[in-house]
Amino acid sequence: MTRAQTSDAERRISDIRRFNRFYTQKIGVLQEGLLDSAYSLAGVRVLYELAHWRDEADRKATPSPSASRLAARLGLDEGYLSRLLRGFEKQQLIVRKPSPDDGREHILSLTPRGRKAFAPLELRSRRQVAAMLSPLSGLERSRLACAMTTIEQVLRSRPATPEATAYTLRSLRPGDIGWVTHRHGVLYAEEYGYDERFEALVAAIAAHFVQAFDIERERCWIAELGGEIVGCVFLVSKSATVAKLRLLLVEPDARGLGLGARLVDECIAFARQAGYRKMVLWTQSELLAARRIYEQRGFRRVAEEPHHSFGRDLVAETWELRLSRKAAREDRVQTRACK
Amino acid sequence: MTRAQTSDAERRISDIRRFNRFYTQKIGVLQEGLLDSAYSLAGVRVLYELAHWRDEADRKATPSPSASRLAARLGLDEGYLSRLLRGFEKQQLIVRKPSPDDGREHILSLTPRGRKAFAPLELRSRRQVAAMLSPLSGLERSRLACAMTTIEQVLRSRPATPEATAYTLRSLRPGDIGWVTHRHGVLYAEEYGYDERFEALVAAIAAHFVQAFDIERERCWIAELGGEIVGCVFLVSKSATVAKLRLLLVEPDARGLGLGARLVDECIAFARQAGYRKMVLWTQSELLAARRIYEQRGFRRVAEEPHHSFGRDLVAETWELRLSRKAAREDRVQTRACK
DNA sequence: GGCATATAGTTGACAAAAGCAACTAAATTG
DNA sequence: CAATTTAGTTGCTTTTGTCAACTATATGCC
Repeated sequence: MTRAQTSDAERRISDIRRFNRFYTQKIGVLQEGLLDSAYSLAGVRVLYELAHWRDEADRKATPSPSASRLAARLGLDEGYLSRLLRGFEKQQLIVRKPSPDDGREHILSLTPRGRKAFAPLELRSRRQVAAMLSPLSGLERSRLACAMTTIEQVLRSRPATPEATAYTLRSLRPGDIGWVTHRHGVLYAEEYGYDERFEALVAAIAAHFVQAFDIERERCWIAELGGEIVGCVFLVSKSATVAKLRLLLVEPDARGLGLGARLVDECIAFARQAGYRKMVLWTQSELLAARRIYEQRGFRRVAEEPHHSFGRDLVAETWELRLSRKAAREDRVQTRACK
Repeated sequence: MTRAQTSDAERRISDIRRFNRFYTQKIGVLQEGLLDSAYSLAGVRVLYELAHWRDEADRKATPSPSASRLAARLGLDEGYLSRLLRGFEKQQLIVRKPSPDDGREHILSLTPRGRKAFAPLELRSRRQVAAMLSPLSGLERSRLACAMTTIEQVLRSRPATPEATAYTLRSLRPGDIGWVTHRHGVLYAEEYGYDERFEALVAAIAAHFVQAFDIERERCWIAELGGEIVGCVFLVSKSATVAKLRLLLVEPDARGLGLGARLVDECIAFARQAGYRKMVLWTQSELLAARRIYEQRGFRRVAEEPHHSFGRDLVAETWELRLSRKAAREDRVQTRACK
């Protein structure tokens, strides 16, 4: 396990380095086009930064452009930059005015003349990107744009740790039924070799949930993390006193955060509040991770039955949890003891 | 329309340029770490290329490393590179041996000593990437890796035009039912404001397709383009003589390729071959693009009925197509005339 | 075969870019 | 208010990159 993870991480690092190498070249080609302008590459980058200083994700947090901030952002030597800026100032492409807050600092901005001088470069750069896009189909373009946005999002959010593990739960939206079905289909096929009949069963269950929805006594939770769905669970009414937990799923990438347990806990809490006296669920013996969660919550296995479904020989299990006041107290104690 | 498209393309170009700027900085930071080695950045890049020359997607197509190929790939001046290489040769980090095919060319390779000298740099670079990844969650890492792969795939496939518009049709696989449901749910919500009850209906239809599948008389087609699903259609048996077309969908990014028409044509051909005498379908009046396809194939609208479903006021339409021999010939003529 | 032209690679001269360290002036810390 | 930090400048140096001229082999074409 540890070994597999290591080599997995290693492979991922290699992939990223390969991408960096690839994209370095790509950027190099795109920048070549700017090379026969009157300005050096560093000069163009400086003008670019000044022209686009505020095009960031968090405009407000971005302070005004000063020489040192520019140097830091572009990774340029301050001395070198100082000279570049003086050159631009002489050509009247930029102005430096003393910062009101800090006497050492000078705020940089393009003059109208600077803007005008930069415009053709800007145009050329846009043309180059357009040329790069031109052989691509609409689908490829949108895949590209989407992938770039993802990378930027992921790498920009520096203090990722807090929200990286902070999932949110929400109720159903259009697209979710399909997502739940799709991911069940894909993951159970990959991990356990179930065929498409399993996915069809999931689709039927999910469809029925919406079509026969009882808002007072039924509910589903969709877990999101970083804007993506990473888990779900459904609670449906089986009879006046019995609730059924269905379609519990946690994405592999989001496992280990206690999300599965949290989803089951939500179900139990809702079932209690809705007045059910018992909760049941149907699962397969080989789904060990899920089973552990059910055990910890006080579910008991009350039946098991071999069957052949979804192209596999399986052992189905029925688990149940009593929700009476007394049992509730017991459960809570047990839950605490486990944690 | 044209205007909207233009500004849309413009926005996409801006996004890509912003990403380039962002990633240039990112790469710059990663490369800084290599700077205090005994070699210049260009030198490190040369060693890197030689060490990883064959790590490409298409190993076989990649010719052996020569000075000019290296220069082209790294965007270095040949003269400059020549000197760098001579330096490395003096340090016995690389060897040059005459190419057997071309007397002008020399094939470059790292010596064991060169490999050894490069190893710590390699390690440092890997560490840096690992550090970049470390604050990320598992989900974020896999999103990142996936996005990078996408970008590389899309931008590497230079001769994109042939296969970019060459979709392939295939039959059902695990995950497809969910995809079909998901995309119906999302697209109809976005484009027509249908709520999740529509998606549930789709899920039920798709589930039923699998669960009551008649291999002789029913079928579905999943269209893929560039490794992604971009459309689907289902043909099911309504009675011994009547087939029903269901769940026709084409992704927005893949529209305009005639995919919708192709999918419907596949259905018609299969229905004929399976011996149906009539084909019917149920649609909504506002789905104009689909309607056009049905009309062109000779479908006739035989009924319409206002109803309130999926949170909208709609007009349902029933269309049908006779599949008798005679009609078949007529259809074919009509189809040709339309194209 | 043989001439014209293209390509792989090298070299020298030169210019531009980048880095370093010492410096001034304003701000911040304690 | 002295000590330290930070923003920015300047002189000097090294490194990096460019250009054009050059050799040697290869290729295309009559």
